[in-house]
Amino acid sequence: MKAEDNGRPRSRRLPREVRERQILDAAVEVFAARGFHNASMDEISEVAGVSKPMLYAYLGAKDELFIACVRRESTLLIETIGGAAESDLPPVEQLWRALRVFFEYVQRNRAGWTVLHRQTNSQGEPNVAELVEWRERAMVLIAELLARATDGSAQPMQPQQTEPFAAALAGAGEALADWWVDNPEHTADGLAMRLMNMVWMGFGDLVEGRTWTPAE
Amino acid sequence: MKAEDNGRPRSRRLPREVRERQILDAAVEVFAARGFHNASMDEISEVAGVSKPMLYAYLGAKDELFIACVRRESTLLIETIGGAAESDLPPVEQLWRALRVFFEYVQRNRAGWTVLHRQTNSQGEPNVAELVEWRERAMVLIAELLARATDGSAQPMQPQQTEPFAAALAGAGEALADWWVDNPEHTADGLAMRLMNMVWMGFGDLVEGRTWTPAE
Amino acid sequence: MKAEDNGRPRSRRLPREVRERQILDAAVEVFAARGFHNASMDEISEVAGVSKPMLYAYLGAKDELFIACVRRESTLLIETIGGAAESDLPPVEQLWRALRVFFEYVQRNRAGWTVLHRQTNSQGEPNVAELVEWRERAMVLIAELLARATDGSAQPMQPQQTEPFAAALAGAGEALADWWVDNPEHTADGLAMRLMNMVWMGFGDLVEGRTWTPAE
Amino acid sequence: MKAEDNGRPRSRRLPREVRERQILDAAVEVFAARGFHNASMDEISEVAGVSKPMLYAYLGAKDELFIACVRRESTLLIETIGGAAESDLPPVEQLWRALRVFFEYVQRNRAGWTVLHRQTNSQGEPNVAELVEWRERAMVLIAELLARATDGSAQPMQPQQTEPFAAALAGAGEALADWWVDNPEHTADGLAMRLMNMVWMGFGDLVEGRTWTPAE
DNA sequence: GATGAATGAGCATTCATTCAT
DNA sequence: GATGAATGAATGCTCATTCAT
Repeated sequence: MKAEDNGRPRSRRLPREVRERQILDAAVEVFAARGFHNASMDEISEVAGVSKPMLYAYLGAKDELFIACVRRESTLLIETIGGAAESDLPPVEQLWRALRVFFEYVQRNRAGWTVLHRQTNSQGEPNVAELVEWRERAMVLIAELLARATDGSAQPMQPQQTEPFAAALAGAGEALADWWVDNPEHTADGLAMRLMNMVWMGFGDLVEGRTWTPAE
Repeated sequence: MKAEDNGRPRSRRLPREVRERQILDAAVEVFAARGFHNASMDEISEVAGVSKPMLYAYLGAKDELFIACVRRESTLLIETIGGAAESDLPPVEQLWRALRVFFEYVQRNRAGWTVLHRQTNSQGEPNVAELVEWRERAMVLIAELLARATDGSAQPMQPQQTEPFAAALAGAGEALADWWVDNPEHTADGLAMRLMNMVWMGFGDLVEGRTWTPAE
Repeated sequence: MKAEDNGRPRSRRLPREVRERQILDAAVEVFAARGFHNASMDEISEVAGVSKPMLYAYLGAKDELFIACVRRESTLLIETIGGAAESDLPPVEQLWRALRVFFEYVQRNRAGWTVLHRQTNSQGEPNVAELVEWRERAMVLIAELLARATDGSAQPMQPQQTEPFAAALAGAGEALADWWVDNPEHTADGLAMRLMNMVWMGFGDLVEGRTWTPAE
Repeated sequence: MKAEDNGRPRSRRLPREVRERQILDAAVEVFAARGFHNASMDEISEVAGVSKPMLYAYLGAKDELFIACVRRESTLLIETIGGAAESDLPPVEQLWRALRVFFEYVQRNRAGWTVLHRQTNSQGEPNVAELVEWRERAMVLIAELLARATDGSAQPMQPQQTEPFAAALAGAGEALADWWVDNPEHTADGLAMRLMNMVWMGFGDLVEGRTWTPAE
């Protein structure tokens, strides 16, 4: 209970902004480690070095706190990726950069990513409307990217048609990010490259008319 | 409380076996809808048309009940897929069949799949050791399948090298299954085919030496 | 669950009397081992080799079953002691015989005694009115015995005056019976004798006017 | 739910120490009145004028709360008696003082004594290791006291030999304390004196060689 | 601004007890 | 006569949340 129990000095009377950050950091950490339900406000406040009433004063109820976490992390991720994939580059290049910074982001911010990722496939956690929304927007962007990449090919596609590919791509990316945890010897670049090679090339084949069909 | 509140007649005095099934069905349904923590034993018993003590008598505590659900569903899935992919077929064919029955399974048993899928990426739920184990074994199988498919190609690979691809493939499949919920107009076959075309073809390119590399 | 799990054959269709005895034996055993509250009807029925509905049919609810146990054991004890201490013997002799058969009874029927003894000092267990009553009657008898023993002494006493001595004597007896459990090398006779020597002699001194008084 | 429902003002925001005492007092009262199993945490919290979570926060689960009660009461009793029987007094005197303060303690703290006493002969309640230990130590002390008292007599004894007498003496004391409840007209001094007269004198006779033996 | 102290409300679990066969 | 199957009702415990200082 003494000041420095968790390495963070429990200094008093900090400006609101800083306190809020401290709390969010702690919350992300705990939510990532325990999951939404098993994370207790007690533990969060302890890790944050702040009393519970402060938690509530600054970031509201548990749901709201969780949403704030998700929001912060998703914003960060969006901006990171958005910054990398400038829209005047060719589609391939955009995709490549997006994947690369995605893996870099995950590497740099494992806890944040865990919270984001888990929130995505979970009925039990509070619904972060924006996140769902954003996720869909991201899908649409990827789908459009893929669609635009088919322009001038033998088999041009509408974004609507590329949607399932976008979903699959995103899923593959997330799965790789998960797999990475247990195989840390790989680099962000290496993983992004593998993904490009598998998905992008396959997709390219498809639009060029080289398709696979079952034997019968 | 009337007999048919949930469409299932609340018949009394059934043999143990039947009751157990009823309960598991209800539990899977509720766990899928609410997630482990938000599912209350009360609701499960209500949906099952059985009093709580029966729940405990037949399937034990909440954790155990959940594990029983996961175990039943995973066994079902494993057997379904295992039955489809006979090992004397060529790798491609095996993969194709596995994917197809996977999507069919998901379609037929959405709730069960939800429970399985969520359990996979979740810290908060009870750990089903076997499931983790099984998931790993499945990965290995896929990785081996992919490796075997590279035999005689320009770029033969060891299972160890195909592992990330296996992970990506599985992730893509799961993501597609999820995406399907909101886009039910697609068929199991259609999704399996898309996945094959994207992943398999890309992987084929790779082993044939047609790779993608960044511009710089 | 097979027939002979506890050494008692689970024979069917026994005369009521026998069944009842079986059940009481089991109940006493379990109540003694676990105490009233921790004894579960399930365990009793199992030990008795009888299904629960039979338990209820024969001996009623848990309270009633417990009371039946206490009643049987107390009756047995009373008769045993009563038979030993014929009232035409001199008081000393009566007391001596009573104590001796008491210890013998305890030795022969440890479980029954445990149930009786515990019931005596316990708020939580169902009140067996008769037992309380009987206990009081026993006290009165002892008190009268002691009183009668003072006839013709220097300090004759009324039963009312000897009551506390009776209580103390009974308590000493029970405590010795308890202590016996951990010191089984002693014999019933030995313990009875010790008690006589301590209590009877002291009491004798008292009525003869040889009293102890504090120094100040 | 108004403030004074049980005569104790439900004052809010007391220092931890005070609340803990309040709770222990209530718990002892309820445990004494109902026995361990029939005492519900609800009732204890109500009597204590505190919500259940406080119970748990301050004193832990039901077992632990019970143990805390036993521990507090036994410590008090031990200290009380220990303080009275200074070891440089002659054995008789020590015994006399111990008995006297014992009865005084029981009179002053009936509920506490009930809890202690019941815990002693009960299978169902949580085992308070220390208490068992202490009880044994107390026995040993009494046995030694008795043994020391035989020094220089016709029949000197080893503590081991006086043990059963110690057990009997303790039992007699406890029984008298119980009997007192229904016969409150007696005083602590009176009871202690009676006990001394009965037990001490009888014991004295014994060591002097004046023994009782059965007729036959 | 900051917190120790406090609680309402919900949930898992377990019995004693009784039908329906 | 005998029982497997079933439940109402209680109880221990915990957690998000908020006063009073």
